[in-house]
Amino acid sequence: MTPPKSHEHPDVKRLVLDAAIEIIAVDGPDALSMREVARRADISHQAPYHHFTDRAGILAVISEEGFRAFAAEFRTTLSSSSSPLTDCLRTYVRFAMEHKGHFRVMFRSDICGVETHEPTRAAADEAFLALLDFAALVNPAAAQGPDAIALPALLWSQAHGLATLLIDGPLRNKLPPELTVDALVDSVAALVARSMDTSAAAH
Amino acid sequence: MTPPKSHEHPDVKRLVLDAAIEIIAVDGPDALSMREVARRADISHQAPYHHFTDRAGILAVISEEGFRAFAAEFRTTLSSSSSPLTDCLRTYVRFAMEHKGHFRVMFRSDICGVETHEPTRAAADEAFLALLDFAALVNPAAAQGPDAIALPALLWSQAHGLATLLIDGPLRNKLPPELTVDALVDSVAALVARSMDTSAAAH
DNA sequence: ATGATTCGTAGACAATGTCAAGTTGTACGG
DNA sequence: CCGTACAACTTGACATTGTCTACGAATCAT
Repeated sequence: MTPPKSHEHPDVKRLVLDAAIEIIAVDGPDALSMREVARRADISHQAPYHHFTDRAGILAVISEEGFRAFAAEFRTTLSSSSSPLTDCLRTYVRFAMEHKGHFRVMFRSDICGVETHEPTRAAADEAFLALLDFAALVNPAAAQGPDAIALPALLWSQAHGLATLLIDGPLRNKLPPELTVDALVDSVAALVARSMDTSAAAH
Repeated sequence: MTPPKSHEHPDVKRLVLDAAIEIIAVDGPDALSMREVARRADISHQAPYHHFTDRAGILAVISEEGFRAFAAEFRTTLSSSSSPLTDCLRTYVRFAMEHKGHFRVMFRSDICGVETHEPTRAAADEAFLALLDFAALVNPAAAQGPDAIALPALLWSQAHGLATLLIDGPLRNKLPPELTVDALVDSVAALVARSMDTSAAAH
């Protein structure tokens, strides 16, 4: 699938994507420039238009790619962990930090084309389903009670808030230097875990 | 302070800011254009430069303004509510939705100038202090234990994640139509409240 | 009155997104 | 083997953007 031609191919599409992802990871999505991307990929300023419809098209594909990778990583953790709550929180935050270029685009429906670009929407839904499974695993009782939506929303926003505040928000500077990100995530996870125990008992 | 001249003043600075805020609220920060702002304020394309250093300067001031307004609203809720957890979560999310133009800039240190623009940093710190007070009020015991940082981080990221996922993320579309945002926030707050009770009891 | 300062305008420039038109090379049907 | 078709890519052009410089007009201190 990757090289449709038998001929040796430099895979320009991949080069363009990688250049774009790095620009976004370093300077944010606003700094993404078609021409700069083309320059880094060492192609003409119009070559990217042969692989993507326009600037938004690149962002849509990055978003799609991000959601797929995220869903995969998340499911792996989900199915192999003995303490899913902590590990999934960690996975979420770590994914955000290690794939900053993807993450900074994925959850910005104003630019990522999740409304318009069908594959992106599909990938986002895939990730959402993984999240629902996560919630069901963490607290099977609440998952089908009146909190059927509130619980995933809680877990999701907890993880997401932590990730965004650490990446682009002011949280990182507020942390005492001896406290690692993982340690913070673990502490938060521990606090959340208690609420799950209680609400499980309540049902 | 507002009109330093005795002469009748159209207050161009304010016009520019409001135009910018609306653009951001509708189309996101990427869509902010100096010239479009000037056009809407019905001034020349260079007039904004007399009130702001450059494009980033406008964003920095919007961010500052947002943090100040946020801190004020948050403190009001904090000091007048009988159930701070629910009400503060609500305030956070409602602020984000009602001041989308500000909120979309405030927590993006890559563009909001919180590192470089001193007043913005000060305003952000002000908001952070309000948040610490909130955490201390919600759970006085944990606030000085080993969770001194984890607890505010949890509350903050919970509120922040909810707000961002609702505003720019895919959460809003996932909600069943009969579930209002306030109802969701209340459910989440209720779940969080239990964890606070437990951890308070544990100490 | 005069000079300085503030607020505003107009013009120019490089850089950007994107459209339109070429150019090259590979694939394939006859 | 030739020609046609098509894909990948380049080049050129155009409107629009951010921002620099230079200029006009009003306000103020002296």
